[in-house]
Amino acid sequence: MLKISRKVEYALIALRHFQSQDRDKLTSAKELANTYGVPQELLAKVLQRLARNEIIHAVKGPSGGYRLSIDPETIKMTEFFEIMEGPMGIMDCYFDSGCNQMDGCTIRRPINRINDSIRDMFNNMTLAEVTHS
Amino acid sequence: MLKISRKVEYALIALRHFQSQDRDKLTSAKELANTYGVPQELLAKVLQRLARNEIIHAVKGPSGGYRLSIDPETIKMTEFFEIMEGPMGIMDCYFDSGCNQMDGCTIRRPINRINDSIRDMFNNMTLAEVTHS
DNA sequence: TTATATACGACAATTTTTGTCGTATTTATA
DNA sequence: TATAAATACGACAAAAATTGTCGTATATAA
Repeated sequence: MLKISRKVEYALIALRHFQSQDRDKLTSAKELANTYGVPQELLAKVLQRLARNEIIHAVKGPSGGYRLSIDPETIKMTEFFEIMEGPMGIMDCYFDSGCNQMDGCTIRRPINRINDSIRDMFNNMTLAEVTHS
Repeated sequence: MLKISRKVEYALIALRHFQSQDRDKLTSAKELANTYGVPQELLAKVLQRLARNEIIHAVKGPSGGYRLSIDPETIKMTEFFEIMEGPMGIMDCYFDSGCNQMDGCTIRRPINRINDSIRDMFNNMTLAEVTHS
């Protein structure tokens, strides 16, 4: 439990890379994949997702690539995780309501207590805090 | 990500049940499974694991069953999670060292930052805090 | 002695995660 | 203007993890 996915892993690798170099320099998915030895197609998807959500900026065409488009200080880890993996809840019932045991469920409150603690924690942590050197 | 497993879910259901009734009363796996509509075999395994780790006490034979064997105040959530699911790390490299990228891995420290925060949080949370009414 | 309970390993089914492929679109540059 | 290199993205395949089931052994109350 509480495992991080490859998506998040690859995203952190990429973001750290961007942070470690000149902000304006573009790096392609291929380049990143080769440098860090991760599957290119999957990394590409991760980058596309980051771009769609305007964490990084994409430039098409030859000599294109990606670069940071925001200051990582401004992104909460909660947002980051939810961009990468969708709603962050320790159980789906935290968001969904398609549980057939709604009434009679005795662990709703325990679950929510844990959930809220985790969310609080990540609401008070920025991407910059995590990825800085 | 950060999902809780059925094992943990079922364990919480059971523990909450035990907390809500007379400490000495025994409840069988079958009874619990029927009451809460969860698969009996799986719940049984969860109970066996809790018993092996002396969170609950098992009594064999007809009219046997389980009851709490410790005060939930004394169990940290970290311990509880690790009893149910093994080592709690956001990535396996937090514990294992079988990663082929040990050197050159740039996200070791980010990962560890997140990990430590999560562990801190659950080290400061007892089972009682979670399961109380 | 029998019925009912825990104990537990092996296996099966299901779901989720991870990875791949094909195709379209954009654009720098030869 | 043709080409090559890059992003964009959906559909599918493979692999891994989770969830659930079954069979069998052991203990014990009645």
